[in-house]
Amino acid sequence: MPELPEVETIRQGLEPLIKEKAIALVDVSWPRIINTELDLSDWQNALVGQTIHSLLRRGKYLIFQLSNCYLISHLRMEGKYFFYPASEVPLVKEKHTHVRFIFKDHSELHYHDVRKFGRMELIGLEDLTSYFQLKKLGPEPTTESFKINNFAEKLSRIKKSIKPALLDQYLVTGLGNIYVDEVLFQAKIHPLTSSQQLTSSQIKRLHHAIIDVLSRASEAGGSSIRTYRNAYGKEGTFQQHHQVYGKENQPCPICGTSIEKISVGQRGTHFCPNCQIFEEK
DNA sequence: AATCGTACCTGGCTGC
DNA sequence: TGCAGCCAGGTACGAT
Repeated sequence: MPELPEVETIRQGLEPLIKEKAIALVDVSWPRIINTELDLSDWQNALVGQTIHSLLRRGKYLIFQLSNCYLISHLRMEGKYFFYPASEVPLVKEKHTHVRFIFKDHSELHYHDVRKFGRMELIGLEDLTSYFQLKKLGPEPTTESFKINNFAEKLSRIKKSIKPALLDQYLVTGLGNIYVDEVLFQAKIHPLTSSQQLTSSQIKRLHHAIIDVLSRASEAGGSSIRTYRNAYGKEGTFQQHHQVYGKENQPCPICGTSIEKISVGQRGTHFCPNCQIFEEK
């Protein structure tokens, strides 16, 4: 479900709720969520007694920094975390809660995932950098990490069109189906433009739009469409600023042309056929 | 080696 | 109303 702005909003909301909590018990009711070579019971027991020291993020991955290891959690399409103080723990577990972390103070953190696509795994404290290298995760979408020269060089070697290229997390991390459409609209680039054919002016606009859209969306607490809510059950507000995503057959906010929805690599893709054009290189 | 299609799941909505 | 078919903030993996 979430892209970088939603994951960052979850991180910020959740960290103060679970910081320095000691894990007393872990219960997994859908084993496929857990990536491990161990028996499930050994995996659960490995967490018992550890304390959560911080909650970090890299791309769309949440990283629980524990006493002896990291717990890496990816929410994929529908994953959510719900924190319950000791007095508010539900008597009956919700249908789609698949992992429960029970703390020594009797508060609980529940992982909820309707589609069961999310995954979590444990890695050693020394292995964080190599873990993300192995995943071929690109830079964070910030001016400090995301360099236009490196971006342009990688683009010149990619044969697919720009939308699927940006959905890969290799060029830059954090974009998903909503924000790719919003970014391409802001940069005035057609989603089917060949990555190799982008002009230097388009690359410059694209680079700027990626940083701009993702940072503004993070500030707004992410986008709430369908089911996303932050750690307190509140909605983000960035959906109010969507220009094209979910706006098919509505007028383009710039030129009034009807927004089109097409399929690109099996993903719904929204764009303005007048503003987002192919440029000659 | 890169790129594409498909698998993983459930539920909500649309249209017959 | 019932139900088939399509769609949904993502990634991994096997086949070309």
